Amino acid sequence: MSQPTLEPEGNRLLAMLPGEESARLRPHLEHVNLKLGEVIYESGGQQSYIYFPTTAIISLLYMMENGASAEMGVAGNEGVVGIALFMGGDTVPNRAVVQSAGAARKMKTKMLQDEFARGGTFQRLLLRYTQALMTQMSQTAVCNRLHTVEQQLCRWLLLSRDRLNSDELVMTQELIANMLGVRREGVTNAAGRLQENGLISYVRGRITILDRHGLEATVCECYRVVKDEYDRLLN
Amino acid sequence: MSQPTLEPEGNRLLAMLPGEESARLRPHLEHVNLKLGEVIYESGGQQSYIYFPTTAIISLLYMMENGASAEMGVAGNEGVVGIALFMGGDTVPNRAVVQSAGAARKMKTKMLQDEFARGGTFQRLLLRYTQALMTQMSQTAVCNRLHTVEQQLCRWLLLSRDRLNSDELVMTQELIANMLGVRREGVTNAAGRLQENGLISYVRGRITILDRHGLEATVCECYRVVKDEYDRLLN
DNA sequence: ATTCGTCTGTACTCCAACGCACATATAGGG
DNA sequence: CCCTATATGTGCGTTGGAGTACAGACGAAT
Repeated sequence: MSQPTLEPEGNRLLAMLPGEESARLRPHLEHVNLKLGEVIYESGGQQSYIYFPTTAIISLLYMMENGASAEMGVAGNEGVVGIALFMGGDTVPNRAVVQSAGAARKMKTKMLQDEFARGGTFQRLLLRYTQALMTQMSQTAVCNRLHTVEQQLCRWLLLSRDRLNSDELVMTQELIANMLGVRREGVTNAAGRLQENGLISYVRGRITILDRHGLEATVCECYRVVKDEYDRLLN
Repeated sequence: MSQPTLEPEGNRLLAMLPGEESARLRPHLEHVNLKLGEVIYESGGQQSYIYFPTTAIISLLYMMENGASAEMGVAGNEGVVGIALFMGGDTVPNRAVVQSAGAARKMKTKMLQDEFARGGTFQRLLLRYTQALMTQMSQTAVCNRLHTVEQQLCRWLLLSRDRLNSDELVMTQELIANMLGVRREGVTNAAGRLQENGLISYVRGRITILDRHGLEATVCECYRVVKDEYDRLLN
């Protein structure tokens, strides 16, 4: 387990801020540890903080009326959770859940909005990040429509891997199934095939990525599209 | 066929602008007629205009490498096409296609960006619209994962209906299938059932909505979530 | 070491949607 | 009025995933 980064710069958006803006924001960034499964935002709820993950990973989920769920996007140290707060809507009809325990910085909504309204680099970065997130969401829609559970599992593993410092994910198949909006048995099957092929190994809630290139060869194009767009927009 | 609105105010975003901003933008809005099937933006391509539909409807599609396609969102007179131009990314990995022929206003990218940077009502409206569109995209992802073709067809018909002045849609089952990312036969079956139940009628590329309430009773919750979010954010 | 809770594996049936093949129906031009 | 292109209807077999049920496997705590 790598040591959690305690500096705001553990978040790549914050790290890209120029000196002046960074100096202004830094005193308002509070450190927070997020536990696996913790719900940061509830659908439609009031949000008093925006979160900049450093080592944590946050899933954006939609909860169906019948209790089923599906992930629409994921955010790690490359991004921010609470987009609605600067987009002007205050809330979104999503739930934000900690998918991988770790640290984040949080900032009061008011401070965020004031700084956003200044229209500087901070605003520019947040908007570019939002566009990247939109690509992820829309590609999730495409992937849900057209690809197999196995391909989607690969996409999910790679997206998670890119947001961690480690090849080891703490995550049961049951939880992955909830994220992907499929049956747990479907994940068991797909994961079993990936393990047979030597791409991953797992035991009781602990998945290890053994062959990243192999995963990239198995995944659908959706992963690449999203990754390229993040690389393009967030530099 | 209703007469196309020729004033910029045929677009609801433009209509919400206060006098000063409206007066500044109005001279830079050019009228344009869009034909069915016309491609406004190509994936990753340069975009010299942003479009404000008045009577046209535009689909945002992702094109797979193998030629399959799926719709990730739709925009009509409530919105704008070309979000990337003010979000800072310049392009998106999507194609924008005219789903229903009609009119739009277009504005040069430079003018758009200058006005956006002023940070007034225009910026506020565009950002709120973007958030609504994100809800549509993410709900499309959920719907693709969890709901039947028939439910999705209802959602698609209602979203289209809400962006038209008419209960009659000019649209073949083949094209709807491309939008939804399903087989043409699947649309034939679903549409056949809806027709049996008296909700719609159609002949050769001409669909008439007979019972809007019936459609709303058949559709999944996704439609309502999206519609409520648009209503909430764009007033 | 035993126990118990949790996680994973497997074996069914069922069904929606797919892929393919082809039949039928309609509009519009010659 | 007929012909042809286009749009829609239908009937297969196949399949991926859903739903259900239960068996095994692991790990932490007593």
